[in-house]
Amino acid sequence: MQRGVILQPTYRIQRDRPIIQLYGRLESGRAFLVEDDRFQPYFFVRERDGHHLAQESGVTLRETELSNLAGEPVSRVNVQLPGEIRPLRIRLERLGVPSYEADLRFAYRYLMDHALRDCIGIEGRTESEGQSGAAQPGAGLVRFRNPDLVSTEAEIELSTLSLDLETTPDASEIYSAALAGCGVEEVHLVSSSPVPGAENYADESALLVALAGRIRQLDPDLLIGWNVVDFDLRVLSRRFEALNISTAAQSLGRLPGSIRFQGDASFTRPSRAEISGRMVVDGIPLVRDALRLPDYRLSTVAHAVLGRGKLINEEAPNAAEEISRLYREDREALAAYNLEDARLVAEILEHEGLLELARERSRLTGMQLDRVGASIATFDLVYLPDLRRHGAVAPNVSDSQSNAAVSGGSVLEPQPGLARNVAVYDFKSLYPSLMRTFNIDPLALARGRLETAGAAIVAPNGARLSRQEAILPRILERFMERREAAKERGDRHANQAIKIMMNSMFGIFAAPACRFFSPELANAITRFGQQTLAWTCEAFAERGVKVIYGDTDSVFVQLPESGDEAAMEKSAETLRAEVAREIAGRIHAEYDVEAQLDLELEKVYSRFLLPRVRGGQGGSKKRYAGWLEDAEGGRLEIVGLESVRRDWPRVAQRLQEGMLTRLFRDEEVLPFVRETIAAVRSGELDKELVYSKRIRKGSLDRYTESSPPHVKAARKLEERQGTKAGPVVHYWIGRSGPEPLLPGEIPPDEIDRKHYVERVLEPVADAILCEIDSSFAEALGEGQQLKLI
DNA sequence: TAGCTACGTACCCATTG
DNA sequence: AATGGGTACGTAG
Repeated sequence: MQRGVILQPTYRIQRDRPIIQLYGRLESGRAFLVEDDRFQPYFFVRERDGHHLAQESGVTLRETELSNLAGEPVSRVNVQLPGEIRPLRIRLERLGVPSYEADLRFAYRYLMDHALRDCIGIEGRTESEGQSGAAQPGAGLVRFRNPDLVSTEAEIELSTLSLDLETTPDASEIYSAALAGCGVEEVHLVSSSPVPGAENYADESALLVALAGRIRQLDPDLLIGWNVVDFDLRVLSRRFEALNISTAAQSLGRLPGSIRFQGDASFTRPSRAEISGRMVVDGIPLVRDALRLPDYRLSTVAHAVLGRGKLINEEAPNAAEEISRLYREDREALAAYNLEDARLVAEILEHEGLLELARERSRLTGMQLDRVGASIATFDLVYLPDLRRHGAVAPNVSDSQSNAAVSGGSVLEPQPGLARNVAVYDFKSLYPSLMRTFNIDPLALARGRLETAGAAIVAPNGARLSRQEAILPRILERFMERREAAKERGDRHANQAIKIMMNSMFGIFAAPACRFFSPELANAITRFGQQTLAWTCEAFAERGVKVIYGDTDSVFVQLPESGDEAAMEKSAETLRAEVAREIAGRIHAEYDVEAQLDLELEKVYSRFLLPRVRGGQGGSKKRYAGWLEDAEGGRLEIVGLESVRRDWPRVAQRLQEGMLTRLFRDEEVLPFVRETIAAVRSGELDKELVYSKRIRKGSLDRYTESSPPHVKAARKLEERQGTKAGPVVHYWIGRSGPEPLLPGEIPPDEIDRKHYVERVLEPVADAILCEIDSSFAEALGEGQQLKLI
């Protein structure tokens, strides 16, 4: 038996039969393709609805032992081709007849029914494709026909190739392509005269054919890049067509064929590229998920992560033009630049372990690498096999819009002002913990409906959950055990992957696109959460401890201010244990279940600020700052305030961090405010006056209701430059309104400095100064007069 | 083809005096 | 000029 990891589950049709295809990499290092033509597409209808399908040709009905969630028996409907299911489903829908599991991808159906995840053991005859196998390690596809497959575990390394193209400014023509990975670093470039450091080609066609051939030869499992799907591969695909390059020659995959794209380049969903046998993984979404940065251009991310940037003058007003200039004047430099970009992507992902994290997520659920972010589809993979073992089948995704509202976590009313010794307690993975504790699960809800209120667990929203039958609690328990094991062996990717998986589980119940969409279930979770938070507050209050804030799964409490640090930590920990015990006891008394909650003392702020809402007296939720003592003299932490927002100019961060640091260190604050005002007025801080804001609607003409400043700036930019403004607009406020700014450019002199003093410095400063009985006006030097009046 | 809700702030824009 | 509702964005969890 050979072991391998599945990279791409898909299928093809041959002679009116579907053939499952599983591409992947074997332990031996060779790439494989499993083909299986024995699997028949199917779905379910209720037994009593079977007669609706009596007239259909090519459809066979078979009785089963299974039932839907309501307990009605279902029949299995077998068809010839996967594509036949959708029309049948729609026809039945029109008759008001429900069908079940009739909207699953065929290849995923296969994986689920065979209990396969990422690694498989393959037993069967092989045939090799391609003759280069001996000379090229890894080359040549090992093909299995109808083998026996079992789920297994194996450590198999995947090879990665980073691709980057350089083109004319309008991307109508390709100058060069860089490849980094699979043991090579090379640049392929169109040039009649030789260019050092690059392979040269007489024309673009020759370049493209050679590039495709080289990718096939290097045979990577993963093709990565920066915006690689929507830029590099789309450009490549367009040029292949325009230059009439044959399908065989343009093929980048393990079997001949052109690149296929899924989803348009819209803003609502990520697009994917399909290349047979490989995964195309874009670096941008991976980094966006993991790191908070001002923007996600390659140069920005490279600087932040690797401390180095692109090999091009980034201050250049138009980088695209710069590339053309290099192509005309300095091809050696262009080649170096091109290669460096490909390298940067690979190094960024490596440095942050992002491909490892994606692999871990894939390993955990069986979801293919380029879709690990698709929570809803991932949930199906994890849940449906267990549901089947419980004798039940799942509904289709329903297009009926339930208008039942889903509530969220509760946010406690903040007690605004300054404080010392503030302890933060929080429930680790609160929602998954509640799901475990109270059997919050689609099957338990369906079964609970059939039980009496006395038998079931009744949630605060009235949802009745069966005590006998539930699937998710067991799944979550396994995840939590695996997570503990991962933590113990120091596997941060596995730890993170499991956390992400568990945390997505509430969201899907509140998502209409999920087949288990259920406001009742979602509200059971959140209402239990609200109750738990309220009970926690009560438990602290009973012990005479003041709760000053809390959000969803956390409470901030005021510890006694006396005593040394060690004694304080100890009493905080004692408090934690007492409160945790009380909550568990209360849950047991009320529901007769064992609480699976984990209350943790997360941190203690030695100094703490809860600001007020602007222009009011009440506390501002989801915004606070605190000081954490550490060996290096302490550290400022800011949550929700302007400093951590990417749409405020950097000067706001400078002022806010500077003021808070001084405040918490018992240093003078006002002089620093005055210095900052002076520096803004003198022009010293001009570089920090730039706003950055996203055009979230995708296109400027969709802003019809109003024209916010960033939209005005973007419109000016398009007018002047004729180019489309990027997704993030950088702008500053001038005397005649918002002015667009290109990256690297310094705002010219008509800056509206008054705007920055009054609209940026003042609100930031006043939020802090009002807590020390001062004000921005006082900082400006006008305080004395005010006091006299 | 697509995880979720709660929240604060700035600004726009129409309405009011 | 003040105000109040609505839009837009980015954030906490």
